Amino acid sequence: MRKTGKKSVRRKGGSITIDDVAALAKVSPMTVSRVVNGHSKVRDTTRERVMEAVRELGYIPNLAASSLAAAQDARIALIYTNPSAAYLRELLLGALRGAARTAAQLVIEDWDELDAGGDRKAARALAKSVSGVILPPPLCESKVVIEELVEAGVPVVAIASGRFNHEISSVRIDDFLASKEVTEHLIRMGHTRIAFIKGHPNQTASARRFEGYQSALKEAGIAADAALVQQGFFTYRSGLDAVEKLLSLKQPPTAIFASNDDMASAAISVAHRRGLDVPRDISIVGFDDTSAATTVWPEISTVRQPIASMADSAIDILLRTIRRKDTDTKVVVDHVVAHQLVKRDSVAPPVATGRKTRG
Amino acid sequence: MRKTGKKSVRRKGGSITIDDVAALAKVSPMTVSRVVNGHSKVRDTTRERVMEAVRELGYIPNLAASSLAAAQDARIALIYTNPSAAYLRELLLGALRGAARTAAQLVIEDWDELDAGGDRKAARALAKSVSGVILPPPLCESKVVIEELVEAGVPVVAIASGRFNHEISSVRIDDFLASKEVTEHLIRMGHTRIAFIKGHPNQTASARRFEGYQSALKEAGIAADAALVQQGFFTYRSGLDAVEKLLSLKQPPTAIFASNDDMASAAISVAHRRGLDVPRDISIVGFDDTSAATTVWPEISTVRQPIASMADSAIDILLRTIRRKDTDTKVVVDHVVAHQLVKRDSVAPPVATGRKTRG
DNA sequence: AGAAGAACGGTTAACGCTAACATGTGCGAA
DNA sequence: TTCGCACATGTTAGCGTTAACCGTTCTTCT
Repeated sequence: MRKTGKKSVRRKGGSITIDDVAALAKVSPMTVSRVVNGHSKVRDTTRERVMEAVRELGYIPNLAASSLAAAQDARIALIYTNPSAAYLRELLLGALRGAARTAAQLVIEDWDELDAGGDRKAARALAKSVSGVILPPPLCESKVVIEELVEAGVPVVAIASGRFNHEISSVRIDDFLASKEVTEHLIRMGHTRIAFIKGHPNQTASARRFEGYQSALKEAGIAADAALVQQGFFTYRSGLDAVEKLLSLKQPPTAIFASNDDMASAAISVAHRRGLDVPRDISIVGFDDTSAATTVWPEISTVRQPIASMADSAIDILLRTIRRKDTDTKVVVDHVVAHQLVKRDSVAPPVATGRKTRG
Repeated sequence: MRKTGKKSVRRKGGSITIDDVAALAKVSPMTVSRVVNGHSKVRDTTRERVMEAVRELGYIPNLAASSLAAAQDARIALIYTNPSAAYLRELLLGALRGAARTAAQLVIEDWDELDAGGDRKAARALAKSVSGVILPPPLCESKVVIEELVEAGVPVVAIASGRFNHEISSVRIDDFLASKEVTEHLIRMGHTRIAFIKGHPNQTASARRFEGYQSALKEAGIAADAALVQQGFFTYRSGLDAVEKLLSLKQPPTAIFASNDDMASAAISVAHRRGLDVPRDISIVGFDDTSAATTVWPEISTVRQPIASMADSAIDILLRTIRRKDTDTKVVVDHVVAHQLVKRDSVAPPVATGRKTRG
């Protein structure tokens, strides 16, 4: 009867607590806790009664309290550099959802402004203050950072890195397969001169995507043409340059597969500038399904990478690792999630005759 | 001596608590708390001693515990629709920072999928479960939502709404002034045929921006030309249409002022498609300084709206309101923050002669 | 010098929840 | 029928921090 006690000094008054629910359902607070958290066995009739009370009162557990009581107030850091807006947005949304779900304390840090060698120092400092770290690209490729964190015994999850590094856990899609599927899609449409714009060489995912492209071509019996492959750096600007080169070829491609959406939208821009219609004269596909893909016109066909739920999963993985602090066996998992081909308006079969058939 | 007590059953072990710091500094935990939170008066020598201990141990307060103890575990909701990536990213970043700083519990909700009338229901439900709400545009213009929340006595802060509504607090920039400054900047450069693309009519900020444009023209003695004003809807697509019309005019503008960056980047796209060089043949400015402004090439001059710190402030305002629950006087504040003109590469003086002087 | 008060810092009891242990209930096997 | 055991629920104590209250000690004024 905390509510009616007379010696209490501080009084909250406002929100509905687990005690209120317990009183209404005529059970102990502990039982309510069990029901709410889906723990242990509770008789169905009891569960129903509690749920009913929860619903009636609009009870929402106090995360601060449960995290405190459960002693699992893990502090998890999400570090980023190069904050591509769309990417970071998804990352934050997912991490936030995960943190809310598990009552983890989320710490967001921007390491863009670090000077040379600063990352090593920052990593060392970070290791002391958090119990887990989420590393999106390109940081998840940084040997230095990973080394420091691993050495300090802090569990790390890499998001969307191209390959599994046995040192740390990772959550990613199968870049190779996704890329292959995109290419196959273009081939099925009838394209044979398919250009590829590579991603930044400092990210392993770039290589995987390129390999997927090559593999699809090979399986379809299409000879690789080195002139159709351009180096890009994931930026719009780099896409512009790459596409200019591609479209200046004596025999230009009928389709361009850019390693990310920013470069794909640069491709659309260049194509338009040259009087080409997308997708009639040239098909364009991107990768990631960031907002860049739907901001431009026509909207870009791309591969959806579920960044938000990947971040969410990352938190789960970290928490699982952190909690089993007794067992000294290091747990490193590789979580590959499903990607999805998103077909929009930037892809069509090639026109058989020469191009430039504007209406 | 909690650490050495023998009756304790649960043991955390891991992290450093306020007690550790207190022990090292030879003061009571309460004093540490005071130092850490900058409360009350603590002798300088004591403060130093505590700070030293904090530094040495790398102590970081447990948010869960302090939020619980401070009984200010306000649950704050951030509701959004139309999640423009760049915008939401900033919003989340700022809100997160604010939440971490104040130990508030942040709840993010997406109301995009709501069916007709669903917002009223959602607002009513929300009012019961949170103690404060942050409303970015366009939701901050929704009479229905605001009405429900205000009626339920939940403090609300509107972010970036165009004008102050005395019902709820708001954090915003001076859209009128910012827009006027942009226009003046163009005029100073020598432009006189300045086109304007309006924003979505359901947002008051759109109107303010238009008024700022008009005001600058008037003060400069430039006659308003209705043909130079086009309706847009903040989307890339709508920008495309508006710019097509503008550039098809017998006497086209030498500068285009779009109400947001997405439409400005559409303007660049159309200009390029027509063989115009930006900024030589036509100057383009945007508004908001979202990532859209720097993704394209050339990068767009625009107005920086500090969304992140606005969201941060919003949390402060809410918390202040929530905490003083005793006084029944409703507190409604209007917080206008400074904007900033960001000059990039999309603006140049007009060429005196006819246009289309491509190199 | 003595009293009044300011400045400082310690004590206690919560905040809302849950792990671990304790107890109670019903059921089948002996 | 009685014991034992599994399952369902209650009890206790404590997670790390801070508000409110209460003693000190150091000033300062008369």
